[in-house]
Amino acid sequence: MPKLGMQDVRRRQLIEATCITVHRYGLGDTTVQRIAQEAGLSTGIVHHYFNGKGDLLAQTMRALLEDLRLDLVARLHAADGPQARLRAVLQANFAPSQFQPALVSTWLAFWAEAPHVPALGRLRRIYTRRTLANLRAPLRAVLPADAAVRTATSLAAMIDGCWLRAAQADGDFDGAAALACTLDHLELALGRGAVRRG
Amino acid sequence: MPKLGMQDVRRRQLIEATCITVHRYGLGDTTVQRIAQEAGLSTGIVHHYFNGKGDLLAQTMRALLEDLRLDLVARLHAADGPQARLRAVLQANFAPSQFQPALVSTWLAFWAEAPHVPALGRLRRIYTRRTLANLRAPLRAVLPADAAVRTATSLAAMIDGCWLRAAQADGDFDGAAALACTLDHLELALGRGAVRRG
Amino acid sequence: MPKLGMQDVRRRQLIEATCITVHRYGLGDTTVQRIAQEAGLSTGIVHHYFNGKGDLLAQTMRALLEDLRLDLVARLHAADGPQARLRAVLQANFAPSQFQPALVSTWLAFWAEAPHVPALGRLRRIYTRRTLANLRAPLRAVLPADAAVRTATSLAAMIDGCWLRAAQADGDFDGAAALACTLDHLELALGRGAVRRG
Amino acid sequence: MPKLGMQDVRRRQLIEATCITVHRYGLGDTTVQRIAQEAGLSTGIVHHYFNGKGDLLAQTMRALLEDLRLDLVARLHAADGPQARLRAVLQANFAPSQFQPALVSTWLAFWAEAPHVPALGRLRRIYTRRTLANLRAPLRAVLPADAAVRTATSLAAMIDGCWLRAAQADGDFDGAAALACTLDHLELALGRGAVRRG
DNA sequence: TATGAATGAGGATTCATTCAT
DNA sequence: AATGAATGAATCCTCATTCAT
Repeated sequence: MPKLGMQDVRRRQLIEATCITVHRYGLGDTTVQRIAQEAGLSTGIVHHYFNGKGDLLAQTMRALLEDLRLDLVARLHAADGPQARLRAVLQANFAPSQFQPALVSTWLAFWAEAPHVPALGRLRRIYTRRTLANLRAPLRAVLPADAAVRTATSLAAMIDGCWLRAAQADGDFDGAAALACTLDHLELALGRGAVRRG
Repeated sequence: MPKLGMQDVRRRQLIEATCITVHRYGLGDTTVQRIAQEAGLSTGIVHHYFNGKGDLLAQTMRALLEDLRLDLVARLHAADGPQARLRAVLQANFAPSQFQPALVSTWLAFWAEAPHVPALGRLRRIYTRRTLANLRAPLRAVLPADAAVRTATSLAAMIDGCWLRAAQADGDFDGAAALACTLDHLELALGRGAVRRG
Repeated sequence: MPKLGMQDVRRRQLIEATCITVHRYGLGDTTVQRIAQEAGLSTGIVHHYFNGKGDLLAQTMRALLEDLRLDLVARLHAADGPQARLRAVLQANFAPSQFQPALVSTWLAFWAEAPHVPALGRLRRIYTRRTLANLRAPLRAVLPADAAVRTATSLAAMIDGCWLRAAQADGDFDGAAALACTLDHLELALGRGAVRRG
Repeated sequence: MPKLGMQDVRRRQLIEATCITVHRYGLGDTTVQRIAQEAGLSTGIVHHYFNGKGDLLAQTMRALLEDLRLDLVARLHAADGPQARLRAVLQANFAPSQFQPALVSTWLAFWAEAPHVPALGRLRRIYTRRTLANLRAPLRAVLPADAAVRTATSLAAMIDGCWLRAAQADGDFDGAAALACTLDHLELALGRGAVRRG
């Protein structure tokens, strides 16, 4: 009787080890052996559960985005009204569960690689579109159409900029700071909308 | 006697070739041979003018930041008043000379590598501090102290986020879009300052 | 599960291949690839079992000295009395098992490298001290103190000189010749001791 | 008017630089550039005055042996009688002018390389034959034929062994020690001859 | 004569991947 | 399912040699 779900266990094990390894050594110095060692497994195992290193990396990025998505969906579900939904988007992005050094680091590494690796590029585009959509929808409820689009774009840019900044581990920019920064921008943008509406 | 003054010529040649190569293949697939080939030189020459690949990469990033700095200094020199200076900072960041695909791509690759390479990390910190300082100074002239600091931080994040976005080559985000996005945010922030002041 | 216990087999295989390669091409033209080829293995394997080429070379020298030591220990164990022990030292040095062209050649190459490679220098010093100690002890039993020391020194020098000579592959100097040469010197020195004692 | 003898000046300059470089870095880490730098010249110069690196090395060894030969010839010329000639051979080998660390080091490096480089092998054989001849001739005057041959061989071995030992820079074996060691052996051998003759 | 820039072959080493066990 | 030994292509780097100046 084979252990049930062993496949999933191993896959998660390796994906988590990948995040830690990328965070610690950088993507360029992330080797299959280091990942396996971090996971406490042998090097050969990676090819049992993934189609090679590239696949493992892509699956890792997919897992990161999926975790973010699940968190966001839960928050949106609990949010009432456009402003609450907007805050939910920002909170999901900078919640402690997502905004850990190892994850932010990995995220940046994948972003830099995305233009050169189709599989990563696809994931990146999905994320970008999703984020913009998640911002535009509630913004349209409270702002004129063009302002909604522009605000979604600038908020999205600021979100990514905060991740970028946080990935540098200067220690002066954590999730709380990022949330404050983006919420402040949101408030400003909504204020303008209110004025224009009023 | 061999040709004199080739040092600068070759170094610039190789640095430019590095940008193009990183843009085209990604940092992970940027090899000394590819750089040399792009420059129309032999592989050995790289070690004649730089202390190996790592040094060439660091010098390339330094050159990028230096070019940006020089452009910015020129614009600041011509700017009159705090608002003009703020616009100068944004314009320098998104001017066509700086905001080309190959350069943006390279910039992102270095940013992702910076946490793992001391030489790159130093350059990144210099840039970060400089950008914040260049934003804070004029902002302090038109906003209350705490608002100036917060606005500088959020503007800086948005600038980096725009670079990040542009590096993805989706073709829907160029320098003009980035400039519009950040100028819009600046206007909002200044508007608030004016209200509070008034 | 992969084969167990290959470590020792492979290490010996590579060390022996190193001796042959150094003998055939000289240390300067001994490449990892040639060693691997001689061993019938791939180049990568060397770094699997040794910490690079330098380590393999050092381990090879260590193995040579260890083999010599083991042979000597066995002979000393069987030797009865100072003169037998002295002969044992010489016989061990020039026994066919130690005094083969490939080994002598390798030995000389390492000796020349020893002043420039700490790991080899250490091994060389161990050998030198050991040889002197092994000669002095029995000599002290049959000669005055100062004569014992002087004789040990000159015998050691002659031993090394014989190796040096044999490494040249002129074909006119084999283990038997070396043994005769050094035994002759020993007899002379002992003769003097006897006279002086008498 | 070209400088007279510039050729010889440069050649000696480079040969001396070669000795120093080999002594300092070992033959394996002796590069044309290092030699040129030590000589205060450019790398290209080596190919003006020598047929490449190999030729420079061979010429360096030749120069070493030639210096030794000239010194020996002078001493033999001044020597009166077989015993004086024998002492002259030993003194020439261990005179301060020959027995310097840099020279001994270089000598050993060449010895190790000789079996693999025809040009060096030839020089080594010339030296070996010459030394044996220089020892045998006077020994034949004071010893029976077979003893003369055997003593020449063992003295030659001891001489080489002393060089080998001295090349290790343990600091406990200089020219004086080597001379004492070999003179002691000579005295012993001659003593036997005398006894047998008497 | 002399330089040192430039070349490119060859070296050690790394690493994703395969496969016998 | 799992291991880790083994491979060999690919990378960075060194260095003897050439050559325009």
